[in-house]
Amino acid sequence: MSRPRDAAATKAALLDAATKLFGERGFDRTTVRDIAGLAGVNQALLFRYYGSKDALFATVLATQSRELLEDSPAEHLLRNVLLRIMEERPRPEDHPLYAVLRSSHHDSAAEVVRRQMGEEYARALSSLTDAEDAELRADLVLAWVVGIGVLRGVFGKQPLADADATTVTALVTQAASVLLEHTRLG
Amino acid sequence: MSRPRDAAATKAALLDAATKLFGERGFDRTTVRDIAGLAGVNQALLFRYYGSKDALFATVLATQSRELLEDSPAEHLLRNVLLRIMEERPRPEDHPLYAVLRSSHHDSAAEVVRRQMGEEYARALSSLTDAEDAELRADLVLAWVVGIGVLRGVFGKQPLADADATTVTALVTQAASVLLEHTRLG
DNA sequence: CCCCCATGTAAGCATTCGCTTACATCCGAC
DNA sequence: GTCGGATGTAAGCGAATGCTTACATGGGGG
Repeated sequence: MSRPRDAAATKAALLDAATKLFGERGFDRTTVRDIAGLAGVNQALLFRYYGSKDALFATVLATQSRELLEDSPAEHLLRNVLLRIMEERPRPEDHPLYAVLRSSHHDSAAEVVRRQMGEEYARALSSLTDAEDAELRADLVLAWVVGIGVLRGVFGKQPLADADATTVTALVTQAASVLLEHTRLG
Repeated sequence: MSRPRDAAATKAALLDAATKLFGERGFDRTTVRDIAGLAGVNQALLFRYYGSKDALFATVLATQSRELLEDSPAEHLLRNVLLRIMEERPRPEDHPLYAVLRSSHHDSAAEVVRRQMGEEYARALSSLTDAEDAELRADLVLAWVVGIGVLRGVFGKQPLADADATTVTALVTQAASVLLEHTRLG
């Protein structure tokens, strides 16, 4: 009367359950009993295989962030990212942003997102303008994308949450172009 | 050997301490003992005057957002909120956004207050345009504010985190005016 | 003066949490 | 076959948390 003796499958089940629950509820409101329960695994095994709840959380973040970003040409980055966030309905909890936002106290969590956002999104966006404060402008556009994701995925704010993706994309790119347009010819 | 018998002052001290701690740590990582300790008040009084930790959190959110909404006409709401959020030394007690972002609260009194806050802000912003999709546009501007708060307060993203408040405010209001301007004469 | 209730205090209760321990059971190596 | 480590299970421990209760006390009204 016990689950199949398969350590790898047990570890994977725990990681999957943790990924889902941390993303939905955040770190604090997810208990090790919840994770083990969803995984169908005795909770003592969580500690045998991952050491602690903290370490499991770090593993979740590391695993997720590795799969996060794929390259997009800079000119289409904003549009592509927006469309993805707007269409991410089916499994929004997969985006590491949600786990991190709901667990903002966690140093390693904020660190992961900070590094990725800084080195990928913002740099690509900043190449779209030649203004002196290009990086700040890129941060502001990035903030917009993040904010839209938060209002939709975390708060469920209407009418934004159910708005048409192309409409939103058009409005945002139109307004953001004020910040990202090239002022000098190039 | 007891504090002065002044119920109003005690309630205010509790509210101030709660506002600060909820903003810094979020709901879950703030304990009623922390709040009472910072306020210099016996923790039983917290329950006597506010009923529960949940109700106190809701009171904090309601109080903060009411203050900000009341003394900001719609035309200046975006600017004032941005200036607060981008203040040089981030003081989490200055804006309820930080408390909300650090607290992933569902099914509670605070959830209701949070939804009300979002709708009040959005309604004020949507009054600034006569476009057909005014509410969606307002949501997008609200999302921008939220995203800036996330990047700055939660993730500490540079250069945004240490950017000059007036510069950020100018850039954002300029771009947002594309969404919120009156298209028809009125 | 004295009563009484608003205010403040101290202690603890019930629950939940992360984590540990002690033990059962399976399976491959020899 | 049997031995031993790997895997799974059941139970509970100590600490922390939200909240309650029982009591002390001070100050204003009769």
